[in-house]
Amino acid sequence: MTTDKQSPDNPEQEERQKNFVEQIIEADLTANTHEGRVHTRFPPEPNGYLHIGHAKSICLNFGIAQSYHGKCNLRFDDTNPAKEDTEYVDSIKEDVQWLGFEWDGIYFASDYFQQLYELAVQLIKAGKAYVCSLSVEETRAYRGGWDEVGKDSPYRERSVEENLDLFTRMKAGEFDDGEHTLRAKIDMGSPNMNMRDPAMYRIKHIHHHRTDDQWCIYPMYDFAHGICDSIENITHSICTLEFEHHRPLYDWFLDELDIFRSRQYEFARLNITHTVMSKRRLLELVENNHVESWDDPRMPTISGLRRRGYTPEAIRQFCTRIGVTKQNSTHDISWLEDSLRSQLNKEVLRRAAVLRPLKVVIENFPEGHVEMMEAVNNPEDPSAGTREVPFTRELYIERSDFMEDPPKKFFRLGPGREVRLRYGFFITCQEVIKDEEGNISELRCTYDPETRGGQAPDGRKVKGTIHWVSVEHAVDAEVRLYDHLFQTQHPNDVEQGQTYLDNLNPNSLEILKNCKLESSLGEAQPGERFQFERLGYFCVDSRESSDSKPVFNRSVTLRDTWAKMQKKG
RNA sequence: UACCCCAUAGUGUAAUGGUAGCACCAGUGAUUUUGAUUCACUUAGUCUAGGUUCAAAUCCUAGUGGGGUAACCA
Repeated sequence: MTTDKQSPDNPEQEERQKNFVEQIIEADLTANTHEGRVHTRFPPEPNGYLHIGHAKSICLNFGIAQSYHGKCNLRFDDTNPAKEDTEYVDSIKEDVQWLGFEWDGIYFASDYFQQLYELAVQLIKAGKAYVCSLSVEETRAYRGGWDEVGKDSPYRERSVEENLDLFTRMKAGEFDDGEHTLRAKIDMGSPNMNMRDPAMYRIKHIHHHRTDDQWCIYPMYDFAHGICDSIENITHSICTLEFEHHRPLYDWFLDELDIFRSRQYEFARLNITHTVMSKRRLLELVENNHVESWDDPRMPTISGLRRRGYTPEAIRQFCTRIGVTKQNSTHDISWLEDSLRSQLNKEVLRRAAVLRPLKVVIENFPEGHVEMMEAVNNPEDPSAGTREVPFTRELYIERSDFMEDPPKKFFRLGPGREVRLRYGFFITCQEVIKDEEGNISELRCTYDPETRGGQAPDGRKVKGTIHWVSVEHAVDAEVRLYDHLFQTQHPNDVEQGQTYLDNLNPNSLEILKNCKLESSLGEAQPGERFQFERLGYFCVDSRESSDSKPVFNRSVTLRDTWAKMQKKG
C-alpha cells in the first residue's frame, strides 16, 4: 500500500501545475476518501447547443476522469420539460464525442424520477418537507428579501398525513399547475435565500421528451441534482460559481436523506473577448438573424467552431491552457486562435490561393507554355512531400501584393520592382494597365528565366516573395472571411440605453466570390483544412460547399506583422 | 440593504509560511523562398492598512475593488 499521489495519465494534462480541483482530488486520493475512486459528470440541460464554455467544463470533468483513472458520466439535467428537447440531446452527444471524449455512463435526470419521488416522500415522512399552497406571488412575498427575513408559510405545519395525501394527489394530477408545491422545511430566516424553504416539486402538466405524460410533477434542480449525483456515486460534482450559494442546500438534501455524499465544487465559467457566452444571448443572435444558425462559424458554439475549422485538439489545448480557478476572468480570443494556429501549422498542407485576384501577364514567357514547378507541401513536416504546380504566362496575384506608389517598407510588387513568385521565378513589373475608371486591371511583367525555383544564380536578393495561381489552371471558389462577432472586447459592457447588440461587428463576415485557387484544391472534401500560404488557415465548408462551387471558411489568419505595421502607420 | 466568492505584470495563470515563476500579448534582434514558422533578448506584478511570525503573495482583522445571489429556471 502506497500513499503516493496518483500522477495524471493524460498527455495533454502533463507538465502543468495542478488546478485547485485537481489538488482537491489528489488530497482526497491521499486521504483515501472514496477508496481511490474518482467519478465526475457533465450535466447539461438539453435546452440549447453547447458552447466553448461548456467545452471547458467537459475538458475538466472528462479530463479528470482520464487523469485519475476514474469515470465521467454524461447526464442530461432534464427536469424542466418546458424548455427541453431531444434535438438538443442529440447535438450535445455529438459535440461531446467530437471533442474526443467518451462517457462511462449516459443518464438522464428523468431516469430517476421515481426514486426522486420516493425520496421526497421520505422527507415528508421525516417532517422535512411540506406541501405549500401559496401562489407564486405569495411565495415571493413570504420569502422576504436581503434586508428582511422570510415568514413561514401558513401551510408549513401541515401534518405528515395531510402532506402525504396532498403530494400523492399532486402526482395523480388532481391539481392544476401552480396550485401546490412541495417545499423543503429548512429556515425562512436564513441569510441564504436558497435555504428559505426552497421548492422541491412543482406541478406542470407538460409532455416530457422522455417520460411522455407519465408525470405532471417535476423536481426542481436543487432537489434533483445532488440526488442524481449521489445515485451515480459521483465523488466530485463540479459546477460553475453561480451555484456556490446552492451548496448548503445540496448538502442538506444528502444529509437529511442520508445517502452517498457527493461533494460540489465550483469554478469560474469561461468568458472570451469579442463574443458572448450565455445560452440566452446565443439563442437571441440566432432567432433575430444576427447570425445564420447555431453552427454559424462566427458563433462560439462547439458546432460553430467545428464548422469554422477548429479542431478538437485545439479546443482541448485552449481549455488546458486557460486553467481552472475561482476568479472571474475574460480570456483574450487570440488565445483560442493561437491554439488553432499552433496545431494547424504543424499538420496542415500548404496551398496557394488568391482571394482578390489581379492578373499578371509575363510578357517574355512563351504563350501556351506550361512549366511545372515543385512546391513544398508543409515545411514543418518533410514527410508531407512536394507537389507540382503549373507556371504559365498569365497568373493571378493578390491585389494587396501590388502598390502603385509603395512606401519604402513595402516588400512586394510595384512599378519597376522585382519580387519572387514563390516556387516560381523572379518577376519585374514593367507596366500598369488600367480600365476606363482608372482601376488597375492588369500588370505587365517580365520574368528572369535564370531564377527558376526562386533562386538567382548571381546571388541577388529580392525583398519579397508573393504567391500566385496560373489563370489557365485556377479553380474558382467562394471564400468566407470571418472576423470577431463583436467589435468591442467586452460586448456586455454598454452605455446607458444600449445593448450588447450595439457592439456587433458589422464586418464579421465578408464573402469573396471570385477567388482563384491552385488546381489541387478543386478536389478538397468538406471539412478538409489547408493553409493558404501567407493568408491563413481555411477549411471546406461542410454545409454549403459543392464540387461545382467550393466554399472555404477562413478559420484563422496567419500572424500578420505587415498588417500590424500598417495599422500603426 | 444582507449573505457568499474572488483579488499576483496589459491578459491569464503558478508559487499551499522560506529566491515571485510561466504562457499569451507587446517591443527589439537573428534566421527565413509564407512579413508565417523557429530562436534569442527586453519591458512589466503580489489592491490598501494594520496584525501574527525569524520570515507573509500565502495566516488573521478591517477597508477598497470586482463578481454572484431574492424562478414553481438550470
